[in-house]
Amino acid sequence: MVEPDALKPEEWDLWDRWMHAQRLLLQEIDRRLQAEFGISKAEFSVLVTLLRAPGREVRVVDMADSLGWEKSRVSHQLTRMERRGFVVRTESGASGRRTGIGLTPDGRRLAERAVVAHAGNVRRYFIDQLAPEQAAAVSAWSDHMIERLEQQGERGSVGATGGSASRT
Amino acid sequence: MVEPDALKPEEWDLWDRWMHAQRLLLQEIDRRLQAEFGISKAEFSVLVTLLRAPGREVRVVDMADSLGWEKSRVSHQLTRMERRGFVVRTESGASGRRTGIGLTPDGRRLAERAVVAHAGNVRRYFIDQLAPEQAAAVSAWSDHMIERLEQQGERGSVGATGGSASRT
DNA sequence: GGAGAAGAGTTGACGTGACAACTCTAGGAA
DNA sequence: TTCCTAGAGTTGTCACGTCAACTCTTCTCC
Repeated sequence: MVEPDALKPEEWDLWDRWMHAQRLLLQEIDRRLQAEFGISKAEFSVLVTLLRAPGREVRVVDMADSLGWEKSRVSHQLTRMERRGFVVRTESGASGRRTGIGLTPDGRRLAERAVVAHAGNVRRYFIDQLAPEQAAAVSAWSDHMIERLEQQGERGSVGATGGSASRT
Repeated sequence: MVEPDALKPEEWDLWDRWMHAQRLLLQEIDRRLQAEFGISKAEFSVLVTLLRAPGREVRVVDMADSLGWEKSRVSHQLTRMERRGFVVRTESGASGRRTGIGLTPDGRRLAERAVVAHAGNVRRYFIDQLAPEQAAAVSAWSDHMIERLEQQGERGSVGATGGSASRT
């Protein structure tokens, strides 16, 4: 009954605690955005992406790539946000079909305020909670995991994710 | 224009990379369960919870508490899993109303196999990827975050979570 | 130029998750 | 006994996310 893959109790425990901590942190960051601005993390990500693309045209595919999302997810999200009045889909192609994405004035105002608050939350709940040697460990671990899993993702036929995943 | 809460570029970068790594890891663990057993992480959690409660009656409220879920979420999940034939809701109260939750033979078989595979995945993708000093840092950070956020959650009227959150 | 493949975007179905409203039971207190 | 409140569970609604199927360009090769 000895499994080669089995985990020792303290290993289970580490996994459990890490999962728990990580979940609490993400929940808290989300909860803050929701409480202060009434938007979800997904909405925030879209707003920030648009905010950071001042001149150039943003396409669904670009946004999907930069957020590491499926393009259908982007499309659904835009539909919901268009209903809420934060973004507009603009006709921009020569012959009239291409659709670009833009912020409404409301959306822009919201995005600008939310970015500032979000930075504060990231500082308060994440950056300021890391001792220097912990920060180093987290950094090294992150790089290692990204390299390992992204490589394998490319082999395994999972959506490429060129080198993106921006600020959320 | 200087924000007291603003983050330095390398701090943003650390946050981005941590988010990214963490997301890739969870996705991979999920993807494995899905590919090998056709179940989601949520389904897996329910199966394991039932597997670990051999004799005693499991109630919706207990499961919600032990997983850190809303009870409505448990109820919805049970409905879907009952449709798939993994669990049954049993009439157990004296006068006929209480409902307990149990595994079907299929559910039990699946749960037993999935637990073993999941342990292997956790070892492969998480435990074995941590250098000893990284493990120590992750452990300390997790404890710190849990303590900080759980405390605040209790003050802030968010769902208590007695001291639970089990093996997922 | 015309057929067809590749790329961009949308849509529908469905599982997931949070929140609020609801039903039903049990346990007290008047 | 009657009321009524707390606890357990379910249900509806809606936002979120994935997958697959679809439309409509646009590019390319003949």
